[in-house]
Amino acid sequence: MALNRDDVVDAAWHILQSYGLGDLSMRRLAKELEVQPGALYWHVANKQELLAVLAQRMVAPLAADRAVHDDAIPRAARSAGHDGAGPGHSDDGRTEPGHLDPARVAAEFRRLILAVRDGAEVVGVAHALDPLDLPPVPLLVAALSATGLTQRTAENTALTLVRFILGSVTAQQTREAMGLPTTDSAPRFEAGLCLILGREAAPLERSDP
Amino acid sequence: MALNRDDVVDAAWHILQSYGLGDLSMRRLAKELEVQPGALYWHVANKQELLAVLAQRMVAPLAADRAVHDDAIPRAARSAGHDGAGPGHSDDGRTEPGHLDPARVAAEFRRLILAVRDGAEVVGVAHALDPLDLPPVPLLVAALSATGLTQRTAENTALTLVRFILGSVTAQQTREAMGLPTTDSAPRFEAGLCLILGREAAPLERSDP
DNA sequence: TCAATAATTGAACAATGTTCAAGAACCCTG
DNA sequence: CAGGGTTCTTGAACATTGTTCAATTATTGA
Repeated sequence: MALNRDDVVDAAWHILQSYGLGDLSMRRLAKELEVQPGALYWHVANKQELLAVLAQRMVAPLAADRAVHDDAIPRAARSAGHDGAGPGHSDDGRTEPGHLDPARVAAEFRRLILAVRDGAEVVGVAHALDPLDLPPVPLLVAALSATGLTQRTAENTALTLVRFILGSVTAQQTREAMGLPTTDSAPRFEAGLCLILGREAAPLERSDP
Repeated sequence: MALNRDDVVDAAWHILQSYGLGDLSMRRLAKELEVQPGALYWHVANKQELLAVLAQRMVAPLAADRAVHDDAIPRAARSAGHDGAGPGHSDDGRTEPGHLDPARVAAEFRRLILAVRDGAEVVGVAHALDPLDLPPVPLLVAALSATGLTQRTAENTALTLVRFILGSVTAQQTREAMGLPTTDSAPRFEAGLCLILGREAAPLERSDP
């Protein structure tokens, strides 16, 4: 039963998920598959390509064509609106499909890359190679455009969001990889989100003079 | 004339500056200094520490105690105010010393790490280890606090800024390291800056319905 | 001058990504 | 069932990397 490309990617995914990027070597991967290292290069051009595929898999749930119709985003992140202040929602309580809340998309993006060790680093490279097309950017642009922003402004906001999140999670995962404690990461993320999206900060964040 | 710790750091700085992180190996460094690789470990614990020192050197011009009194920030980035909308500036046209414009500090931070190859990656690790104390965070917090923000809000804003910039420059330098073209990076940076600081976007960024 | 300290050598170790001729396994056709 | 062609795997090698360490040299202070 010959080795398959998906087998290689799956095994790599498993190693990344469980042991981190530092342990994801071609030799370790080969051992996991009970195969010699050279065999991997029949199915994969090089390690860079392998990492690119892993990045794709990580953000796949937020691909523009999936997310609207699937349950990719937990708790139905569609045009939720923190406390009724969501822009452009109809009056009958139901929201038309296709409207996604940028804040929820961002939160889900963070959750996805935070769940995989060194996920931010891996996705970061993929994002650099194709900033506008890699999920969740198209989805964010759509969601932001729907609120009345210019295409260009929507793009800038989406990129700002994604880069903030990547920077933020990279910092956190770097600490985790060194065994250092991580505190405050969640509220600090929320705060940054609100800043970029121009919303009021959560209660805990309000200034109290 | 025995080798000095500063010699090692200087040579490492030179290699990083000119050839990037990929070429900064201990052996390459030793060759540059006409020395055997093992000799380096008398002056430096390991490569990680060396990179930490390089990160410090990169952001040193924005240390809180330097920047206010020195000319670390070109064009006197002190409480400039894009078009007179700067908060908390006096009426006589002169601005009291110690007031720094967060936007200018951010721009200078970007300039500094952009000027060194893979600078964002190197500084990123240092930032992860000590988020609140590594320049330019203390300087940003001071500048933002002076505009009336809570300590906590100032911190959150500063961290959001720094992580956005690190994410942004990392993406750009990753592209550069691969020989890919970089377009739009400057205006996109400006846009993100305005978003986070809650300012009006530059003219080119305004929506025009 | 001699001993103590500081610094460097040279070799080695255990990894890494990647390549490539040679061989084995598979599958389709005659 | 035989045989040839494609698909895949092996095993060994190459050029790197960070790091360690006993032995050796250079420098300094008394």
